[in-house]
Order: sequence, then C-alpha cells, then structure tokens
Amino acid sequence: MGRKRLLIKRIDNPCSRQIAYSKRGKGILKKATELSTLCGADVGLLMFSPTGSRISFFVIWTGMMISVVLVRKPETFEGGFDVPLYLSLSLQTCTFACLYTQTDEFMTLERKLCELNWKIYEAQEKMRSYSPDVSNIYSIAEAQHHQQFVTKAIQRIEKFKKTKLLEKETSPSL
Amino acid sequence: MGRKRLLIKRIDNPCSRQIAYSKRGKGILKKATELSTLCGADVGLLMFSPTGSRISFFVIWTGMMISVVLVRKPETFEGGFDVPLYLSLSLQTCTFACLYTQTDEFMTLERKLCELNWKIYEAQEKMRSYSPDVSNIYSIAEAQHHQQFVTKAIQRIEKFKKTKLLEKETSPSL
DNA sequence: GGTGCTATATATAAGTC
DNA sequence: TGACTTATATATAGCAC
Repeated sequence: MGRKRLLIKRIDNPCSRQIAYSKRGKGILKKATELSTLCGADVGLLMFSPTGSRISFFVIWTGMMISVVLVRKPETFEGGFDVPLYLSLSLQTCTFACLYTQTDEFMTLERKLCELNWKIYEAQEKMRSYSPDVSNIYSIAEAQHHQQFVTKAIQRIEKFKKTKLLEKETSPSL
Repeated sequence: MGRKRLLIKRIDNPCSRQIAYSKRGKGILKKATELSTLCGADVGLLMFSPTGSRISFFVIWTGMMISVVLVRKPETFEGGFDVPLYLSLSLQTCTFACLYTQTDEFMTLERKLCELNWKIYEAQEKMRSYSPDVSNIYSIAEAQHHQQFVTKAIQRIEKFKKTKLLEKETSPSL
C-alpha cells in the first residue's frame, strides 16, 4: 500500500525499517481495535520495537478490561510495579479492573498470584535450561531493555484502563 | 474497505459479526506477519473468537518460535491439547520449541507448569468474584466463554533465533 | 465455517516540512 | 521521531456458491 510495491522481506535500511515499523504498528493497532469493537472479540497485541531502543508499544484492545501482572520474586513484592523479571497479563472484566487497585484483600490475592507466577517462571527457567544453546540470546542488555519497555507499557495501560473504562460505561452494552 | 462504509461499532447480526471476525482476523494476522518480517520486530497476537465457539486463533509471529500451552485441571492432564479451560502461552526459542515434544522429562515439567497455572486460574477466579457487577458482560454465556478462554496471556517473552540475532547485531542501532 | 468475485474504503511508501 | 500529502497497493463488505 503505497507508491511502490513492497516485497515482504526485511527492510535493509534501518531508517526506513523504523518508519515502516511505526506506521504499520499503528495500522495494526487500529485494525485490532476495530476488530474488537466490531466483533466483540478480545484481542491482545504485543509489539516490540525491532531495535528495542524505544518502548515500541504494547496494547491489548478488547471488549474487556485488562490486568497486567508483573512477576517478581515474591519476597520482593510490595505492590505496584517495578523491576519486572517477567511478564504475565490477563484480560479481566471491566469491574475487575476497577477493584484491582481498590481493596487490600485484592492485594493479598495479587501477592499470591505473584508467588504463583514466580513459580511458573522458575519452572520455565528449568525448562529453558534444556536448551543446549543460549547463544541465540543476543545480549543481556537487550533483554533488560525489553524488561524496561514492558514496565513502561504496563504503566501506560494502567492509565489507559481507567479512561477506557469510563468510555465503556457510557457506551451501550455489547 | 468494502463496498460499503462500515461504522466501527459492534455488528449486531451474529452471522455478519462472525464473518467479519474471520476476515479481519486473517487480515490482522497477515499484517502482523508482515510487520515482523519487514521490521524484524517481535509481534504477539492473541485473538479470541467473540462466541468462544472456537478457539479462534492465536498467533505469535516473530523471528522466534512459539509455544502454546493450554491449561487444564491438572488431574485431567494427559499431554497434547484439548478442551482448554485456560490459556497460557509463551514465546520460546526455536530450540526450546523443538525440545518441547521430545523429552519425557520435559513433559514432567510441563505437567508441573500445568498445575501451577491451574492454581493461578483458581486464584484469579477468586479475584474475579469480587466483581459486584457483571452487567457489562453482554451475556452470561459469553462471559463464561471468556472465563474459559480469555485471561492468562503472555507467560514468556524470550529470545531469538540466530538468524534474527545476526541481523540485529549487524544493523546499526536506531 | 470456506471460497471466489468485485467495487470500494483503507493503509501506507515516498516525499516534504 | 510527528504531521501532512499523494499515488497506489491492499483489505474487505456484500453477495453467490
């Protein structure tokens, strides 16, 4: 879609590549939003910038609200999000999202979830250890970048949740 | 895009809605694939059918391989995928994905993961029970479907194939 | 649910600021 | 990067199997 036909292969020029990523990323987000609205489907979309040099963006667009849980070592859990080691997210009902930050009891459960997620993380780490080759992890630095991006993305989503929430409450039920 | 302009609001006719979902879902998948290929970006896409009558589809398109894990009550675990109660998915390295179905020991770990995931599912069910209002869920039936299908997503954001790797390392940082 | 067709609405490559 | 423009490539609504 453009003045020139584009072959679907990696764009060599880094600059063009980043531009394409930016444009197309937005396009996909729009489509995902439309799909969700038109069809009442839950759609999750995760996009990581090819370079990792910026947050790229992360979106979940759905008829339902979203809850994102970062997994950390349980002993470091204090509530709130920070230094994620791992990402886990779940789509929840709108109401759920509201309560999410409102009750202490909920926080207790959240903590429990955190612990469980951590166990899963550990289990998966074990599984990964079966991999005979870790040279495919290009750099620890980039991995850390991803971790940071995800955190920021989540913070955005937290804000976004509330806004979206209001919109949904004023729109006719689906 | 079509013979008639379409307002972006929920499509009332269930039949048309399903058709639109099917068509647009494929479209988004294609776009996500293109984005990944063109830009070398990791893209995760999760789509849940509005009816829940089929698993709809789930795709992660990226330089990485994908692993999808359906979570069921541990006692029903037999390996293989069927009757999902819960969905959990993870991006894994190619190598990981290969091993995935190759070792018994791996299966043991997978089972353990299944158990843990189930615990999380239960914890989330409890959390959800705090919801005082489900009127925003358009129908109980659909809500139940959502409970079954939607919810736990992205367990893992992991690394990359060597090819991807090399590409990244040889391109200038943006 | 799928496939195929066609007319149209959209997305977007390239270029400019 | 972001915003806009233009020309063109694509996606897809509506319909028929």
